[in-house]
Amino acid sequence: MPNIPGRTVGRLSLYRRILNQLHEAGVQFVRSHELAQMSGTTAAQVRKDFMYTDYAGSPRRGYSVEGLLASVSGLLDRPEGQAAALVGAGNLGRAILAFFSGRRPKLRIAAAFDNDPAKTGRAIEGCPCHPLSKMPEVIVREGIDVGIVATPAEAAQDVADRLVESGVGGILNFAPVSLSVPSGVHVEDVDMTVALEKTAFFARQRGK
Amino acid sequence: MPNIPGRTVGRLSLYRRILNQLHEAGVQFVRSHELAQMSGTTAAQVRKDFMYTDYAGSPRRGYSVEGLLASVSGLLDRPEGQAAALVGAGNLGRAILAFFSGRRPKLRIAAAFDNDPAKTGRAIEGCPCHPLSKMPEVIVREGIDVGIVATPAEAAQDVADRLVESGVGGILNFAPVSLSVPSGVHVEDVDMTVALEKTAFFARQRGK
DNA sequence: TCTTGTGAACAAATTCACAGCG
DNA sequence: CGCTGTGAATTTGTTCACAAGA
Repeated sequence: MPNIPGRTVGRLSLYRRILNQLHEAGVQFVRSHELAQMSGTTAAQVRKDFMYTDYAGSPRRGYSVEGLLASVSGLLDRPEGQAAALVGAGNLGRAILAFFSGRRPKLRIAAAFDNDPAKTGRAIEGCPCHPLSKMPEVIVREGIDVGIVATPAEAAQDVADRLVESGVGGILNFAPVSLSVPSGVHVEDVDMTVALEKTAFFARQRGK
Repeated sequence: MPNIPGRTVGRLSLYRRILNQLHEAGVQFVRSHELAQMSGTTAAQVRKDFMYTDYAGSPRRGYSVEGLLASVSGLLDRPEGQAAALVGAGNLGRAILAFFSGRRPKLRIAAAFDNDPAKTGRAIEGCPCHPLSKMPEVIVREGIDVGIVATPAEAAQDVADRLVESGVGGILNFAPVSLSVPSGVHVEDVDMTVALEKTAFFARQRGK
């Protein structure tokens, strides 16, 4: 499948979550407008997004939940699975570990890293925590290709550099800085400060 | 200033962070291409974004850091300040409280809510935590107009409904569900699962 | 009939390119 | 000159609208 836009990948991930819920609830078929409503988008958008999939719905009945789920997962998951590493086991890092622990079978956080000796050498939220110096070794050994940066802003660029050197292909960045990485490495920013300020800004636009 | 697009508001928040750092470092002037580089965008984009501001840079020297900062802040902040409430004092909620505590003078988290009696009646990360039943009262009293949802997915819609009923104008949603709210209320989603799956997807597109 | 799949129309966002100014 | 401010061009993303199928 050639060059799926980032927005579409995001929505596919969202649809998959919903399809999983429907599947667990025993639902067999679903229409584009239903998915649209559940995911906060439009029916046309849903159908366009599924064009990146090889899966075809059937007129009148809609999409088979099971079939679509398999098809979307085929697109999103690497069949052999993927592993991620979290760097920074502070408040936020631990929350992230807890949030993801055991959720996605095909995408697990296989290691955590921190410089504080009190945190290393044991498991945090079920995930083994190593000192940063072990990063290259562990990343290669575990076949990790995604890094999650949850360090203070000052440390983030350095950590990103090391992740990239160790061979990671994508970084999920929670630190409030824009990372610079070689082209070919994907950076996805989750900027909570920006998100909060945006919310606050639009919260007071009401009625104006 | 009429209808600033969400993307632009996000970038303005980003520029402000950078301007603050420059200001603290004693830098007086900055060019659009420098800001572009520091924020991961383009010079033309930076200049377009500043058109929503009344501030004018000067040819040859660029923008005065102090002047721009004041102008951007005038756009993003409500002069009297704004207050937010966090709902859900679990792992993630506490990390959010710690992350924001005392950062923005014009935007503070004034209250937290949780249903667990072990968490209420005291301060968490310096923020007073109340039972959910107190929500309407506290929100009105504190003049809160932004809600932050950090509850499990199952509780999120109910919490959102109550926040809206209590008069909140914007919700920052960390729960992995799409909230439905009356039009006029702004919802900003921070979906960590989607973000991680996007990162993983693009991490393995390298060289392909 | 009610739905999908999709080209065409439209809208939004970004980038280009250049006039104007110190 | 080297910069900003901005209309125009372009690209990207979304929505419309309708043929085709069960």
